[in-house]
Amino acid sequence: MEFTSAKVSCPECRLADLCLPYGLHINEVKQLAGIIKNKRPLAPDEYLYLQGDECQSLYVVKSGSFRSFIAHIDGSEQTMGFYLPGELMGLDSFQYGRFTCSSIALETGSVCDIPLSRLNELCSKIPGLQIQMMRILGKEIADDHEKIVLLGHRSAKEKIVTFLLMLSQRYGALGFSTTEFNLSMRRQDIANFLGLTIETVSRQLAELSKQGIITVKQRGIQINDLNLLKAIIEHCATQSLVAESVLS
Amino acid sequence: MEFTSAKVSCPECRLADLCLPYGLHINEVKQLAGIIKNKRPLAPDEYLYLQGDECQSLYVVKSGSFRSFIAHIDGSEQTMGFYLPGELMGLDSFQYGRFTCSSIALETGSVCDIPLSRLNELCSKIPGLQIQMMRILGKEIADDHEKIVLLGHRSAKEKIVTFLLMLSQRYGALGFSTTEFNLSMRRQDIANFLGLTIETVSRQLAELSKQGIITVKQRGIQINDLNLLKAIIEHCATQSLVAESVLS
DNA sequence: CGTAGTTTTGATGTCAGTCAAAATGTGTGG
DNA sequence: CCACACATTTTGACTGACATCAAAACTACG
Repeated sequence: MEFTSAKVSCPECRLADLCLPYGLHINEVKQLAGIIKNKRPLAPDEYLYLQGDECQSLYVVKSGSFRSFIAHIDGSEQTMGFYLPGELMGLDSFQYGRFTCSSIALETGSVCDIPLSRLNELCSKIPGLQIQMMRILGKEIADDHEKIVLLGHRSAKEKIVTFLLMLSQRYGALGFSTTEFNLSMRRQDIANFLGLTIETVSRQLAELSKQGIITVKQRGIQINDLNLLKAIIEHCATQSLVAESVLS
Repeated sequence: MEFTSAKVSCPECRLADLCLPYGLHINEVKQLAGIIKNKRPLAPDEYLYLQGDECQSLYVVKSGSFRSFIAHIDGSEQTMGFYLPGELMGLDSFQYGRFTCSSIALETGSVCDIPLSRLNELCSKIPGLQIQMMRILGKEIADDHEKIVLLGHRSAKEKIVTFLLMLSQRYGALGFSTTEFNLSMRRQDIANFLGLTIETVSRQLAELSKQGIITVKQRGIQINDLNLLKAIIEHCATQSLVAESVLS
């Protein structure tokens, strides 16, 4: 997914508001841009980093998309997440300073390389950056909790629908269509991510397609009725802010 | 679970090394202790905080144990985690400043109340505390990833065994027996946490018991053969540091 | 004791996994 | 541009693990 040139720096980057610079003053953004190293483009199936590697940098997707996964000694693997432009990779390494996942490019792409040592320096100089880091870590945790709920308590159909809606929403945030997009991952990756088999993914997509709710053309997805799709998982919505009145 | 008096302050607290003060100098620990408010004990089934509430403090379990969960509009809920002494609750709120889970006491317990505003001040003064916060957030993320793998790719038996081993390990870290402990949560909570039904939990425990690997007496669990238990899930171990030699 | 809550046990049903093969797509070299 | 090989996706038939439904056994607490 092409979005912004590999050479663009933070102050001019269209992704800035979705990324680390959000909420910073322009001169602070410039300081941040000063520590960022642009990496040469990655080819499809090229590793960005390997599970177990020492983490010296965080990476933000600039263009393309990535898949992170954990490998097990028996050869099996679990896909932990997909990353679109503006999203930060490597936060899983903060506990011991080593990546707990591997990250691999799903298509040709590029990333911003943010050296951790210099990011830490900058965080102690710029309070707003510190706060933004905390927010991003909080978002990572909240997103992971959503995945836990998804995997623990949803049917195959609900998993697929949630997956499509998650992508739709993220593409929308990037300014793309929320109803028409191409999947950059294989069915196998989707299945593994959702704790399903490829056959089940295929069948569920076929069924949604037969009902006319979506149109599937290989990797191409078109959502014909967004509300109908949301209705399938509406009962899953969290109680959130209505909680007070119910529980107290 | 009784561990340390509700009134003990950080420098004297037996949990210090498992908690925020880890790695700090003694005078830094004293500063930290200065901002902590001790809360009155909580009764079983008493809420510590509610999903949607504004998060003004983080909480560390001092004694007892807690369960966090997300409620859905259809009345169902998902248990997100269990918290033992020394463990930090509330990190899920960092994105928007509101709790995404509710937290409830499983038994009589007490917590340390750490006001966020004062913690932030202290973090900018004490670099080591800042680093420790990052490590704790990293651990939260890594732990959540483990849960994602557990829920996405494990059989009922593997889920139960992993659950028991996780508890065993955490009790061990607290200085308690790794082979004999009481579950503070109901079967329903375990089932919900693991994405299973109580009947399945009951049957799996019964089977492990029949095989002589564990002994179950209501809430009391005794692990008779820790290695046999670990063997059931050994193939799940992550490749981790051997990854380099395999993949490169 | 007696009632309510929790856990266990048993019988049956179903959703998603497994196995197998066909269909479709993708890339490479002639 | 086509032909062939290989990878990916779809479809179908069958199986099995876990859920569901139902009832009994156990525990706790007034």
